[in-house]
Amino acid sequence: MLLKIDFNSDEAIYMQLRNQIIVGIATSEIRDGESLPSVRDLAETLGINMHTVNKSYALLRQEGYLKLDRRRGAVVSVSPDKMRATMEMLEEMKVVVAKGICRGITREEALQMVDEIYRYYGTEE
Amino acid sequence: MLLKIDFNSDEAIYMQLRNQIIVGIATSEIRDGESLPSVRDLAETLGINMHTVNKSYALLRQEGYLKLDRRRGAVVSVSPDKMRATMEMLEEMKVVVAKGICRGITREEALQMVDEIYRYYGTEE
DNA sequence: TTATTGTTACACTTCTGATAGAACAAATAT
DNA sequence: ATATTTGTTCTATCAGAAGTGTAACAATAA
Repeated sequence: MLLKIDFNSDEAIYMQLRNQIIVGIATSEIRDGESLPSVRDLAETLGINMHTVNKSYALLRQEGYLKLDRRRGAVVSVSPDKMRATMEMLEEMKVVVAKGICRGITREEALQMVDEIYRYYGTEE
Repeated sequence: MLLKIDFNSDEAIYMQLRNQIIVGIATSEIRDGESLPSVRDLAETLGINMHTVNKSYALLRQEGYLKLDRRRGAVVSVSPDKMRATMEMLEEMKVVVAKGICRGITREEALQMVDEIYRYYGTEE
């Protein structure tokens, strides 16, 4: 799985990492049960600090995407917690959609966009 | 239009304000050409600082949602810039959808969610 | 034992968010 | 014309987050 940091982005490094890993899980680039690189290895690979990677991992653990052993960054998509996930997704979606509406993006276009993302991520299998 | 600040939120105040105003424009609660309260009035109403409101307004202006006269915070949905808006929306949507997929939200559910938001915001008229 | 793992603690710098007071030019109201 | 209100800008302060760095710890694996 390819992880890449944009140092010119206004988005925090640990957040870029978190988001990319979430996308990786969604696209099955990282399978359930597989392990991520160690915090030190990944930090060196990306040219960032160990604690920054650790922060991403800790956040992903807290959010229920990872479970961490001592010697393995095991990936677990536990806590479906669908009700809460739906509420959170709704809140975020509201703002994204609102911005789109202001810019003239129609419902059909938005729906197609979501559909394409699901297709791109490969919901089948 | 009702604007409300959640002081316990981890989201920045000026960002909460920005998002709510964007939603307000999308839902036509604030019509094109209408004006927002003055930075000082709104600040006092919400119990926050003038500069915080000004930061929201300045950001909305920079992003092309507002145009500001001296004595009127005129609302203008200029710069459709649909191509750029689509790209931005796609990037944000990718993360939101990825999180949803990890939590077991299906394509159908996501599509319905977007559809309901459009319906709720009132795309007609 | 030795090396590597996630984790924690402390320190330091830089940046952002938020508040505050003051002042400015332009526009409105009286 | 005078006084007020507008967005805007400047300087300043404070708290917290982000990022880096060094060091150490307990648990696990080689």
